[in-house]
Amino acid sequence: MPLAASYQYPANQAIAAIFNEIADLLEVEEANPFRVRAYRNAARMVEGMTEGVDAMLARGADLTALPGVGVDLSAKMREIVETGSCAMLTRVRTEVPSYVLQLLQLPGLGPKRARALQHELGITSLDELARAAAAHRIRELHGFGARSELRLLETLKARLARDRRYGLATAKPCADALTHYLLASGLVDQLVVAGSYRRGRDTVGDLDLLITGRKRAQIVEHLVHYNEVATRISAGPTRASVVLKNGMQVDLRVVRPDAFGAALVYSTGSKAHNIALRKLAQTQGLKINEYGVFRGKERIAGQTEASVYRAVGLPWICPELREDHGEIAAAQSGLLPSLLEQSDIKGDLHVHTSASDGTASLEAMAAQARLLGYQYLAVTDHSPRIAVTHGLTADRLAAQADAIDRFNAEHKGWPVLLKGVEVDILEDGSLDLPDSVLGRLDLVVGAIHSHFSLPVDQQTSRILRALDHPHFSILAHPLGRLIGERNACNVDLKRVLTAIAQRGCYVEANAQPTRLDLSDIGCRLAKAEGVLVSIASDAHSPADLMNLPLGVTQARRAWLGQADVLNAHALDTLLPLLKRTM
DNA sequence: GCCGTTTTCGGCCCGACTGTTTTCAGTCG
Repeated sequence: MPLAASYQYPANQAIAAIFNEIADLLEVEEANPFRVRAYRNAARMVEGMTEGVDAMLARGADLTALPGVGVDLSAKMREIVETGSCAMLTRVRTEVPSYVLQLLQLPGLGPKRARALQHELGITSLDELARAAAAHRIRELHGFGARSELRLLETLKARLARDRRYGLATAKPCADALTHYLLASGLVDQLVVAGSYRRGRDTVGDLDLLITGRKRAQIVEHLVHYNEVATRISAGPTRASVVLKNGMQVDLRVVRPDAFGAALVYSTGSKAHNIALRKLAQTQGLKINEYGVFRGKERIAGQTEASVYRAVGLPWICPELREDHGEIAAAQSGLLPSLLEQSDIKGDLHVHTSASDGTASLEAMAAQARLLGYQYLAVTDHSPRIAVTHGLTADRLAAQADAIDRFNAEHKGWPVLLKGVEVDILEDGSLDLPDSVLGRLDLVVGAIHSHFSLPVDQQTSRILRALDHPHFSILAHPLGRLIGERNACNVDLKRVLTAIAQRGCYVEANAQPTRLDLSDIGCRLAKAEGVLVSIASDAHSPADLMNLPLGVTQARRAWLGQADVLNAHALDTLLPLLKRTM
């Protein structure tokens, strides 16, 4: 299941999907490539927006003000919002059969060759393609040969999909193991996992490795022989692509040390950021590629990333910001944000103990928080409704609160334990514990754990009603998504955040690797609405507390600074913030 | 299809690898 970045804006998702399909179809028709690109650019831009296009239209906004959107595309966007479809798409669909799009999904098949297969051999399905390949009919086509035919067969057999993305929980162990393998070869001087992994995106499509080392061909060879490699896609003297046994693609590039910075900019992306950077260079009579910055034939920068940015008059831009979301303009005018650092985090406001579904005692969790240098740790075990978590009844919660008071009294100099709960928001928006019980706590974290597929109006009012409870503090994992498993629930996040701001409440950026909820886009919206974000590990064990930096990364991608984050506050300023204003 | 302190027309980021080809088109990142 591909995860669109716009998961919380169904209208934007629909527009992006339609624009991307139109682009695919136009490409098969051999339309002007720049026209194709216009559709793809607009699709990508729409996915990264922090507002639904439907909401923009409702407030009368001018869509042509959006970058890459002119009169034509704005009209199509409006059409898609109003009708759910687009006449242009319907038209090109009749001109290009749907199975050609299926062919396009196969690695190695682009518009030209997909079209040839359809036209010359009358291929109308992947099954027919497999049969034609087995009968050696493909190799007879102009532009194809025995090798292309064999590769198509292998691809079909492996059912390789091209647009899969993986959560960081999958990608990180994979990247760590591969890094270890390559470093152990002794051939590698420098190694960076670049790409969306380095930019800290919540999901990554592949791993982009950038390496320096003297024996370049040997390094490529070493990767190809990694025992987790399932398929070799390509391998030249300086770069290679392979697919691992778990399906993840790895692209490796080996460069000379004096070009490392330029190559790192290139490999880190994003593509949109690189294009914007290269356009800026052009206006200054310069050219940027992965080998450096050039004025004519003269190379004027490239050893470090900073030298590349400096050559076009910019300060270094940190990877999390490189999404062409205004960072280049900000850098030009000296307005790059001062981003949140992990060291700004003063505590964690969402953790579990063995009293509910955690694995460790209060003491063990506190000890780990102490090692991390935290000032405070909020204990937020589950409420009774979710039976599998052994949630706390009112009586057990009161007993835990007493235990926390005793712990704090006996552990001076340790992180202060805050009395909290993760209370279930029931289907009708009421809470799973009475207000009288919640009133004794330092904070109340509320979350939905069931009925994820309510219609958007119902889901939104459910959460708004929960926020009306007088002791509600923080809305945890607001969208309920599990990366690769469960889509975000359909909720009007902007309305929810507006309500949160009015009530003096907060929203959580849950740092569990499978959740990352809110992720970057949601955090940007929270900042725009003036809502402080609680970056929380939702730890169920001491080790889980160390997941919090994943949330910090999402916050940085959203341009958040120390002032935007609830748990970047010291204990003495945090406590007053947790008192509801209304 | 978008865009504009050269421009409302004529540009649009840049290069590696593959396979089939005798000099390069197609695909990909």
